[in-house]
Amino acid sequence: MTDLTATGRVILGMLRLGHRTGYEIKSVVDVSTRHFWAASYGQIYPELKRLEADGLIVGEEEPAGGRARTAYTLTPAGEAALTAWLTSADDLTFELRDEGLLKYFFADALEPAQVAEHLRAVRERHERVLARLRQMEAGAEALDARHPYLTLQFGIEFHRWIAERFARMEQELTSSATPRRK
Amino acid sequence: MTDLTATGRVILGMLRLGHRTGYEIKSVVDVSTRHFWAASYGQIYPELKRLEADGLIVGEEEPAGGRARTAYTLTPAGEAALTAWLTSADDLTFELRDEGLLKYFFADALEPAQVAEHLRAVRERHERVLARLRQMEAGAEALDARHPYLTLQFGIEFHRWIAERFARMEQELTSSATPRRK
DNA sequence: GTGTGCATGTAAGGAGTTACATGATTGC
DNA sequence: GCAATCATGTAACTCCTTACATGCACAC
Repeated sequence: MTDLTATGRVILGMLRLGHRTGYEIKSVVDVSTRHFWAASYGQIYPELKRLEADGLIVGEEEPAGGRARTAYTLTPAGEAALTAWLTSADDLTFELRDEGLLKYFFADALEPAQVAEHLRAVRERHERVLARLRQMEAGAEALDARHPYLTLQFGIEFHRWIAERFARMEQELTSSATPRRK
Repeated sequence: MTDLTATGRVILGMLRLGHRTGYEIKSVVDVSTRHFWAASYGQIYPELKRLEADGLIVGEEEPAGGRARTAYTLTPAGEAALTAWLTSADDLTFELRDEGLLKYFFADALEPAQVAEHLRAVRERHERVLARLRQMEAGAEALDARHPYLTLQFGIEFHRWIAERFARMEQELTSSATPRRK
């Protein structure tokens, strides 16, 4: 029994929330964990085969009309593997790759007006994410689990904090650096 | 002239802060941008060759004793490429991969006490990052550029916010879910 | 009958990490 | 003399994304 891969974890977790096809798993990921844990078809389908071969999930043929369709369910071994991962004390991956911060780090090469423009762009990026997360609220409340909703609330406050932090930096910069007319 | 790769951007930016070897670039990255933009030798050395072939940087042989050593400097074309990237309006990469949030998302599978334990683990993770960032403050102030220091301040407040947010979640959970003795 | 959504998959390629190999220098 | 640090590089590997291929079903 090999260790659960990154994608394997999301799949087991998603299947615990309900019986699903690969396609549905991807759809749910896209409107829920995508902002902190993405997955693509190129990972999901091969991983479903592997998890089934390891006995952690079972697929059932459920054709919809004439269309082939395989929906998966957790096995007891799969439930156990999920719980083992959820309760393990291993280091938790935290990876951030933020080009906005990287540019800001190098912003000494720019004019104050250009820095202000950049800060505005970063703030707007997070405001756009915020808008998308807010649209997901209804869907998250509909799921019959509390934590997806609580996680979304975290995401909303997280991006709001960032947007406000950049707004403050922008204000401080423009109030001190704007050349006065007159 | 191919587009600047992700690693190429850091390298140009770092060289603008001073004449450096590949080894030094890696050292600086490790104590400055690593928390939002990492780079390894396996990327840096090949990328230095490519940037030199493209005329964006020039390497000078500067042996230290009998030890071979090549330090690089930006060319005017390299400065221009850096500024072009810094001022471009392209979408800014923002990628987050957070196993702590992923586990929390699936925490409906856990007992309240296990959720509390997980929240504690996440909070401690960010407290550890915070401690490391604070140790970098002296070094960042020493650099003769303002923005590396301002970026570090952002990072400190960012991880502090996350740690506090998780502490709050922990408190709310334990105050409502702890079985009362007596 | 046409576009959109459901559904499954693969191939190619890019980006990045880890581990290894090599060797000189410096400080204790 | 030995360990840590400086310094350069490569090979193998993993992970992930993108693009493509295929085909059914349903709504308009």
